[in-house]
Amino acid sequence: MNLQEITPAMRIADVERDTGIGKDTLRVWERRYDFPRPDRDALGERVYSADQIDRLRIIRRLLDKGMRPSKVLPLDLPALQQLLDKHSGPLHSPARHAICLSLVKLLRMHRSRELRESLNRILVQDGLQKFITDTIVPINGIIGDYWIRGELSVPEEHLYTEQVQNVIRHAIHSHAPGESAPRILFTTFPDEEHCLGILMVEAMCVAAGAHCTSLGTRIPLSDISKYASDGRYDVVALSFSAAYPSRTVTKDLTQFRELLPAKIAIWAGGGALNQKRIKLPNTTILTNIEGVPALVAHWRTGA
Amino acid sequence: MNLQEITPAMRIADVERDTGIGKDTLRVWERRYDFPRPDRDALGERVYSADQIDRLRIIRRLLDKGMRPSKVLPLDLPALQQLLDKHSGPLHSPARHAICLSLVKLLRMHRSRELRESLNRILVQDGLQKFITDTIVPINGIIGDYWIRGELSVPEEHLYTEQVQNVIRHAIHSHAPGESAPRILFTTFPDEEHCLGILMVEAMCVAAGAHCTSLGTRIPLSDISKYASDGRYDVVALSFSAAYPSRTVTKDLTQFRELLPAKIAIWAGGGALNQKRIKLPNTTILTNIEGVPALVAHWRTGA
DNA sequence: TTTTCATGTTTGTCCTGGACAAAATGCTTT
DNA sequence: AAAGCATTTTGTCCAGGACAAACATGAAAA
Repeated sequence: MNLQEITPAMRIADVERDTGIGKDTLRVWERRYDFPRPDRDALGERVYSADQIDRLRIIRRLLDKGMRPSKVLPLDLPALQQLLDKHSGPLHSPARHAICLSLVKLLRMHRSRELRESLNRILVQDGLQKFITDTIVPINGIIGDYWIRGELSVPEEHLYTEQVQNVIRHAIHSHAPGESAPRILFTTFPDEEHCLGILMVEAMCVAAGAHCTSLGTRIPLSDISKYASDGRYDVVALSFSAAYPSRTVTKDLTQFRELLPAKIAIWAGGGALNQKRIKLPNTTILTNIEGVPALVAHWRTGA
Repeated sequence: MNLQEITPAMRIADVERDTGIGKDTLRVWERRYDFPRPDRDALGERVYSADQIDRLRIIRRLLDKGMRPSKVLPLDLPALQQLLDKHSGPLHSPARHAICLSLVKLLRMHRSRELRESLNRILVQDGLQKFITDTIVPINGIIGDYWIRGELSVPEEHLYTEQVQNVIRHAIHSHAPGESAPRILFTTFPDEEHCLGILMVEAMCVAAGAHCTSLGTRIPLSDISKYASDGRYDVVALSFSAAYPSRTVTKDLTQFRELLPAKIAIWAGGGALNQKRIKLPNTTILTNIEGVPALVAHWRTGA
């Protein structure tokens, strides 16, 4: 039995599910940039190779970081890797980096309990805010790098997400329920399914003593607006991961700003907004999560 | 400001996200059955009305229950409602039904803590297995009915799922870790994102004293097989909700059976399998969740 | 220097109408 | 009942065209 036999044929729908790139986009890329150029089966239908999927995954990552399709689609695998390395960059102190790497190692050995205990130890030592900004954020980056390189399996990635969620959720619930202003509602738009981003912001706000409520992910705009009005919230906080369809993010936010009562503020952040310049009334775009405590403080003095 | 202005235009991609029906399918239904026949905007692109979405949601539900498109697509809203009522049927004792309705009422008032406490009370009183089969299963059905009728918002539905998960997960962890055979691995295929189904089965197996591990949802077949082999599991348990693409479920299972070592059993269940007749070696199709304890017992005597 | 505006280019999504295999159904025979 | 065969139903894929919104670029204004 050779490898080709046990590897199932990747049809265009499978590629869409795995990479998040739509069928129409895949076809039009093939027409315009000559990549990906899949084999065809007996019926003339596209069959993608594992190599092409790998390349597409990296391309997706680079597009999320703001590169343009015409620049990255013609590149081969080594060139893509190189470009990715240049864009990840050295972000944090070497000591922190070492701690993060040891946590990743635990993860790769499937030691879920030890991973959670280690995270908890750091949490207790650093406090919630520092834990998020100095530990979780860099680990997320490292996990992302491993993921792109195919050195992490899907179950391992799930295990990581789940343990981090456990730790942060527990920390949020252990806090004395903040009843002081502002009242903040946390959620994401229907096309955003990543919950870690908004959970981290919620943790930062809880630590800052705000009254926080989470609606969960993938909530229709009308439902968000209704809850925010009915619950007399001061702020709606939204997260847009790098994977959010970046073409529509400005339009979506503008539409929501019109729907939501003008006196309720919007705080929006996440990778999809990083290189956008959005100006809307009573709306703050957060460029990095470290700015959250200052934002809460500013709200208290300003409003 | 009238209603049409505040209701955002539903484009075909939005309908796909909301109903789970693919763009191609929507277009071909329009061609063949003359429904849905959306308006067109200035560019000639489809704009679906809220009524059409409602109808499509019910149609999706009926298809999941095994009806055929040619039979249900031509029906109008009242006829669809009627058909749905006929198919939900009276399932449980009136007393149980009353308890379930009171829980739904709590949910609709957003009393999440009381909801969780009520569930926990029933859990303690009935024990884990009876709690799942007599309370959670019927409530799921009722929630589904409310959902279809548009009487439950997305956040309310999320709230329900989250609280039930909390209660079941906690119950699973409180059990003394079962070290007795069989060793069972719980997960779902990449196209299945619903986690409640497999979680309920896991709870039943934990209560039956088996050694249980969960991989989470949306796991590639190759990863499942690798884990099951490496961890020397006896059984892989899979859940296929009614929303699983039913065209492919037989093919997917067959493919997985070939990938997984023959001596590892497969237990599969869920709505998508209800009217299938699948015969595969060392593979059991569960028609209802009540059969799980017997299945575990049977495994112990038989193997 | 930074910001605003006008221009041309890039890019994802939608369109039509055709094709086909796999699944479901109905009918006949063990 | 169960199994085999023919027919209909049905979802997904294809090609190639179209277009607006997002983006880049460079000139003019603050």
